[in-house]
Amino acid sequence: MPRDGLTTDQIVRAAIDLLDADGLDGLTMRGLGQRLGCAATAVYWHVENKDNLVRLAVDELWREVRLPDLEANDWRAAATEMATDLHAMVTRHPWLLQALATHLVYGPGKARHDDHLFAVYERAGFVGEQADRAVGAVFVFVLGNAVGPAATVALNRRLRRDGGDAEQVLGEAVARATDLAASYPRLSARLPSPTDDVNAVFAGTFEFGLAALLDGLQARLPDQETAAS
Amino acid sequence: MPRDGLTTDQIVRAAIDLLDADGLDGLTMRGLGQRLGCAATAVYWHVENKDNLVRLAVDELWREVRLPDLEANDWRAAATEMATDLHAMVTRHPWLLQALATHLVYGPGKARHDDHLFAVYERAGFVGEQADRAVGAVFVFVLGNAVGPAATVALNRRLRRDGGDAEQVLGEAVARATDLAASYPRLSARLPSPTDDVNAVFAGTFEFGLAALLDGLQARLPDQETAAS
DNA sequence: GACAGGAATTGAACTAAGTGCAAGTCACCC
DNA sequence: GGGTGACTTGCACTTAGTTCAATTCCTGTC
Repeated sequence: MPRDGLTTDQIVRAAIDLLDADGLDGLTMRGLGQRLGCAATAVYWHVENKDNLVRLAVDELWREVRLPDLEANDWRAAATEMATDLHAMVTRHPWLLQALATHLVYGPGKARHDDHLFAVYERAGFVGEQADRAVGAVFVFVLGNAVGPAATVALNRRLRRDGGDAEQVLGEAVARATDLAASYPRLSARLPSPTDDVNAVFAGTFEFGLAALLDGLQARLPDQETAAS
Repeated sequence: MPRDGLTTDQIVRAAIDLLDADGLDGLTMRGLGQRLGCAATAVYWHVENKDNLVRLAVDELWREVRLPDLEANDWRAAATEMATDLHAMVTRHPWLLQALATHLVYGPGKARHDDHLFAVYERAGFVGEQADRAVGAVFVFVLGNAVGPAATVALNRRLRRDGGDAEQVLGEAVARATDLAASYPRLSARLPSPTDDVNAVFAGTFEFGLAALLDGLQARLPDQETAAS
């Protein structure tokens, strides 16, 4: 049992690793202790409880996200970059979606990110409530895109825990879907073959939707002519 | 203990009530039994396990959603109606977001709904992959909008469970946010007053974002060569 | 160099929750 | 009225968050 060296930072980083692998329920204090080479309860000296640990982990994620240079780009490029970076982050850490849906989290990391978001959209010409709504719309769109990845993580966790062959389980799911889609020709035409990556269905949705959403927002700018360049 | 009358349907309905009140973690088999006036384990005769119960509950929700008449409306009105109805449903049952993020769910209810969605977007002129992406983009946007309501439910659950004054907890959260926003003028200007409804921040975001997104999608219709490229 | 005191860690134990199991209970049919 | 099968129950096992008293380690002080 290595004595010293257990820091809050280490704990948060290990927690993020476990969360990435198995989602919000996959993080257990005992598992965390095992990974850190200490007793599960040792963590409680550094962190109040699991909820707060998750809060810390969430805020750590926000810190990871790059903020684009506001001077160098037009708002559209900056907004796209921020949304894309955020999407990459949430895809890598889909438990963030679960965390935001179950914890009231507002830490310094998110404040920093939010401020930059508002800067981009205000520079575009959005003012007041409209800026709030534009920022909010893009934000929830990005978050919604994490539902698929989160489900994939949850599925993998189930497979790892209950044993069971991934191929077989997925095959059965596809078979069930095929069965369900039988009465709907539009769905039958879209069924993924069992060899496909399940996530392939979602590929491209984000880029396509983001571009469309930003187009629509841009068209709603109070002063369109000056913003177009 | 009333003997007969325990049906799967009753169980699912009671489960939905509990889920609405307290979210995914708020549904416990013991609590469900108590509500139904039977032992917790009685449920297991009708339902394989909690996971499957959630699956049944999810599919029941899909069945609730109305499907607009395709003949009567143009695609834009139909798409708006479907998204709005879906939004209303997810807002009423925010645990659906959690369920979709942790369970692979594809039941008859969702198949029915998806088919209608594709019908609307194909009628608009979207074809193939583009239809998939348009449908997917709107869908994840609607889901993302449920994060706020889900967090609110989780907060209320915490308050109810741990005791504690809602006013006070919210007041502290606002105070913390104010503190965090101190270094960011854009955020300070947007702080909700403690008397505001927290959800008021999100009000309007959905309608605004949906209209913008549909505008953007419409501009991407294959037969529309009007938009600058 | 011994030691006091605080920092950090540990194992045992309590609680809540999902669930398997074997025994019990009821309704209905011969 | 007794058997059969559908349904229900209490008990107990397991996992997980958390508390707590006890223990160990480090550090500064005499």
